[in-house]
This record gives sequence, structure tokens and C-alpha cells, in this order.
Amino acid sequence: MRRITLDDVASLAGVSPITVSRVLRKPGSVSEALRVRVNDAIENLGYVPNVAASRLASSRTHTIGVIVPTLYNVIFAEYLFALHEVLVTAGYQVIVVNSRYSEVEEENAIKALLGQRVEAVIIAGIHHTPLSRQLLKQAHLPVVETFELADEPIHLNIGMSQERAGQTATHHLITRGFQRIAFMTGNLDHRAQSRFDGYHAAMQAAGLKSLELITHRPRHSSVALGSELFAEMHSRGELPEAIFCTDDNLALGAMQECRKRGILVPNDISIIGFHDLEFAACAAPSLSSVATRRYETGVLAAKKVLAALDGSTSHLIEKIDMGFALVERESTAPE
Amino acid sequence: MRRITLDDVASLAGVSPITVSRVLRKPGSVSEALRVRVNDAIENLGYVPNVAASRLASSRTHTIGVIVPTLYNVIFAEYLFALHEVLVTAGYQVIVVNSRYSEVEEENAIKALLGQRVEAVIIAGIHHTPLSRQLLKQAHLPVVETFELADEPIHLNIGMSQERAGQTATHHLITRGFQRIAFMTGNLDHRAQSRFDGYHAAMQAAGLKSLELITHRPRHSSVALGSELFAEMHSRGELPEAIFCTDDNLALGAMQECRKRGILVPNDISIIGFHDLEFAACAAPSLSSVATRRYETGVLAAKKVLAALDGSTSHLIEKIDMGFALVERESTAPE
DNA sequence: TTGAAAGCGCTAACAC
DNA sequence: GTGTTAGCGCTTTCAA
Repeated sequence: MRRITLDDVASLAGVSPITVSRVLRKPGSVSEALRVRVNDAIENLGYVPNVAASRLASSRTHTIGVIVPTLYNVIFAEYLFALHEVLVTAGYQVIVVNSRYSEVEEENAIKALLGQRVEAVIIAGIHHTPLSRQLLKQAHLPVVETFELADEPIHLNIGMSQERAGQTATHHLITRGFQRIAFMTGNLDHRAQSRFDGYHAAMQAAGLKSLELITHRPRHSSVALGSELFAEMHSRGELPEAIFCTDDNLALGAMQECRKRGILVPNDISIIGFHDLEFAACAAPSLSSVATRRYETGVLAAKKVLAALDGSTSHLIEKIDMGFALVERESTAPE
Repeated sequence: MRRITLDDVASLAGVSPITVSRVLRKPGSVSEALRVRVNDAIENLGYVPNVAASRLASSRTHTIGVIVPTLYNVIFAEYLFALHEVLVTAGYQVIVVNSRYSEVEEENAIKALLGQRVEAVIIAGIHHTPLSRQLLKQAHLPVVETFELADEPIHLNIGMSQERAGQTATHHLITRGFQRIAFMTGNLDHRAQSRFDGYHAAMQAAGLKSLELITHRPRHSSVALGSELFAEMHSRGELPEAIFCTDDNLALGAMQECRKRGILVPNDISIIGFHDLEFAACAAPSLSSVATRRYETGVLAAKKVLAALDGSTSHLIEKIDMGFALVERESTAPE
């Protein structure tokens, strides 16, 4: 029950191993006759090339490593979809690893990817352990950090200012005349933290007090969590005039809970979410949000990697701000 | 700028290459003194082992291949989370590939995974191309097919009867006294199709006519799509007494749209979803659904793979029905 | 267009 | 506990 190797195919086809290898990689360089014989042998034997051997011999892996913090969030599904689309089309394999929002796990992921000799790394986030940074730097391959704007990018950085986005959302609520504005988040990861910083800054700038009830909890943002958090807050007898949720899912959950409790949105309370997920526009009432560009970020990151990989545009430090956009809808509409 | 190899580490540490290899794999078998010297050298050089070489030499990859149709659906995020949890803890790497609901892409994914010499394959679904089946069978490794129940499993099969689940949901609506019951779906993949078959069977058994308005469309299920589909249907002047949605997201979208249009759930129309996603319980009104066991399926699949991998429980054909459960909530409550 | 020889970077098996 | 030897399954020269 030995595994079938390229040599087996070669013997069966009556050619040298290298010819089989060529049929696999550049069929054009082999005569029609041999190509047919080899392909027949491959099919008969059910031969599947061993990529480990191929990678070792060629020292090319045609593989790009991608690190995301979670797979639970559609945000990353959209982003991965874009990366995939561009990279796979260009003949690369994509390895996705999730770091579960942990810098330590991210470091392990980086080691694993470098061990696989990926040809580039695309990583969501800009916060890494010192060793992670060092490994990425000395690996001499293109590295793209996404979703945030870094002070000191490793190489490429394609993101947006989470802080300014948070500020913008909060400012929107302030201009609506609200003073008691709460901030709601699930997992307080770096990006959520930055949005909170933006919230805080906006509140301060307006001479308002950030509310204590930063109803958060180490759990990924979901409709259910938004509902729970709102319920708890309301049960404590607190009801702010407006809430800025770090995520549309939380916002939707909060709105559902409002409905159950007979609280009208936006009449009794205004709610704004984040990311402008697909459902925000069709929610009832429709949900104000801050639109972010996950898909475009993915496409651009992938394209930049490809450029760095064949040209030698590589290893230049570059920072690209993808921006964001406030989307005003019914959930924060003036009465 | 040559890559650092194990030999480089060995020279720097003044030991033989195999000692370095041992420090990496079984540190316990090397004396303290040498271990320290080797680890220092590794750190100084920033050495990262080449897994391709290691895999080739040891013919072990410690890698499990997982195929899912999409990353857009939380269902699979939950399932992957479970697989990860068990397999990574046991020292395996997990490679996730998505087939985009295409059997051809799935075949490519299988080839890629086998090329990587994964030690087992866990694949969502039971419908594969003939070549896919053949490749999986002759690869002599544990294969688990999940989410559906197969007539002829390749090896292990851990799933549920999508058809009976569809039947159950429909039957629930029928016992509520409804006759004009619509079926709503996005992408009509195999599982959705089976649920539809169940719907159809239940309708027929009750002497009812399946509604034409199987409002479907090749797009992944989402709240936005549910909203759109409902809106289109309603604009055509159609309003069934009840809707069975193949996915809670569609159901939520439909409920939102009802709200916008002043249609009361469940008074004017009853709606049942599928999967019992986290938000179903907290939706307003709370959403009836059919609970499925994604997490448990993932855990069990992973455990079975581990068992097959060290014991030799392998290569036995086994079929496990994970079942499902009807969850009755407000959205289909009697008035 | 085809092939022979050498080697990619690591580890298994065996010695010491 | 440590080292030697051989080889995993491919591809890269280079030669014919």
C-alpha cells in the first residue's frame, strides 16, 4: 500500500521521471505522444503529486498566508472572499489561520506560516508581539497589515482609522442633540478599543461625559449579545438617549430588545451600528452605521501582494487609507 | 540572503544536525546542555524549520483537511470552531478549503488536500463527483462526510436527515392549521433541496398543494435576501399563511419586511426558520426554528478522526444520525 | 524535446 | 545521549 510516486508513473509510461514532472507543470514542453501516455498513466494509477516534495525541490510554494482573528464575523468572510478571488485566480494557494484575537496565537500562526514557506503574509491588525514583528521583518517577504492604520507598518498597510470612525459615529449622535450617549461592545479587541477612543474623544470635545455603562463583555459581537446587553442595561434602570454599537449585530440585537420592551427607535432612543452589514439597510427601522470597505481592502491587499511578488515593488513601506463612510438611516433619524 | 537551515543551526551550536532536529521534536531526549546551546543558536539565527522538508522526510504531515462550501455562513464557522478545538489540541494542523458549493471546486480541493498528504479529510456534504469519491476511497485515509445522511458513505458519516427536518418544520405549520404554506430559500444547494423535498412530502401527505412561489435565487442566505424575497412576493400580491425559510437569516429578513409593511407575525403570517441560530431566541417576535447540531457534529467528526488515526478503528463504514429538534416560539404561536 | 545527475532540508534507522 | 548514513519525492541544472 505504498504511495504512488512520480517514478511509478514514469515507469508505467516508459519515460523518465522528469518528463512526468514536465507534463504536470508545463505540458506544452512535452510532445503530444508522451503527454498522452503520461496522462494515461497518471489516471490509471490515481497519482497525486506530493506537494511537500515539489516545494522542497523547487523552493517555491505558491502559497500566501492569511491571518484573521476569527471566522465568526462576516467582516472577515467578505475580506477572505476577496483575497481568495484575486489570489487563487493568480495561481496561488491561500492558507487561512485564525488567531482568536490572541497575539500569542498570532505569533504561533506566523511561525507556522513561515515554516510553510508562504511567499507573503496578509494579516488583519497591526498589533503583534515583538517576536512576531521580528520574524515577519527578517523573513524577506511581502507583509500586508490590514483593517487599521499603523504608526510603523512592517511593509504595506491597508486600513482605516478606527478611531476617527468611532469619532464620526459619536459626533453624528452628538449633532442630533443627544448628550447621554452609551457605547456598546462585545469583545474589546484593538479595533473596538480604537472606536471607543474615538467615542471618548468626541464626547470630550463636545464637553460631554462618556457613560460608565460601556456595556461590554468578552464575547464576540452577535445579535444575541446585543439583545442581552441592552436588556441588562435597561433592567438596571438605565436608558441613554443614544447608543453607539461597535458592530451592526449588537445594534440589531439592541433594537430587537427595544421592540420587546416597547421602546421606540428612534423616538425613544437612537442607535447606530458599525460596518454597514448587508442587513443594516433592510432592518426595521433601518440601521444607521459606519460603512467600512472589507471587500475592497481584501482585493487591494491581494493585488499589492501579487505586484510585490512578481515585480520587485516589494519591501517598500506604504500606507493606504481606505476610509469609511457614515450612513444615516432611520435608527438615528430626527423625529 | 540564503534561508537559514537546520545545518546552519547545527554548525553554530557545534552539534550534528540530528541533534537540532531532536531538540525541535523531542527535547526530552537531548541533554540540557546541548538543548540550551541549540535553542540559543535557533534564536540567534531566527531559524524557522521548513515543514515541507520535514513532511517529506517523515512522511507525516499532522494535517487534517476540511472542506466546507462557504465561509459566509455561521453554521460552518461554528462547525469549524469545533473541529479546530479538538484537532489542534491533539496536535494536528487543520487546512480549511471552501468549495463554493461547487462539486468541481470540491474535486480540486480534494486533489489539493491529497497532494498535501493530509492524514484525514472531513467534508461537509455527501454529493461528490465520481472522481472525488474514487480519490477519497483509494487514498486510504479516514474520510468523514457531515451534515447529511448518505446512502453510501465513503467511510464515516455524521449528519442528519435534512429531508425529515424539512418535513417536521412544514408539518408543524400544517398542524397549526395553515394550508397556504410557502417555502423560501436562497441558494438551492443539496441541503436546501432536501429540506424542500421534506416540505413537499409533508404538504402532499396533508393533501395540500406546495406553493409555486418557491421564492428562491442563487444567492447565499442572508437577512437582506430574506427581506428582498419577501418584498417581491408581497408586491406580487401574494401573502401565504405561513413561510418555511431554509435559514434563520432569511426568516429574520422576512420578519423585518413584515414589520415595515404592517404585517403582523404571527397574527397575519407565521414564519419558521432553520438552524436555530443564536439570534432566533431573542428576535422580536422570537423565531421558531429547527435546531441543528453544528458544534456537536464538528466535535464528533474530529474525535472519530482522531480515533481512526491512532487506533485502527479506521476504514469502517459508520453512519451517525445527529438528529434535530423543532423549536416552537412566538413566530408560529397560535393566536 | 528528452534525460542524467545532483540536491532541496529534513528525519528514520541504525550505530556508537 | 549523540552521530552517521541514506533517502523521502520531487525539480533544477546541464547535457544530448
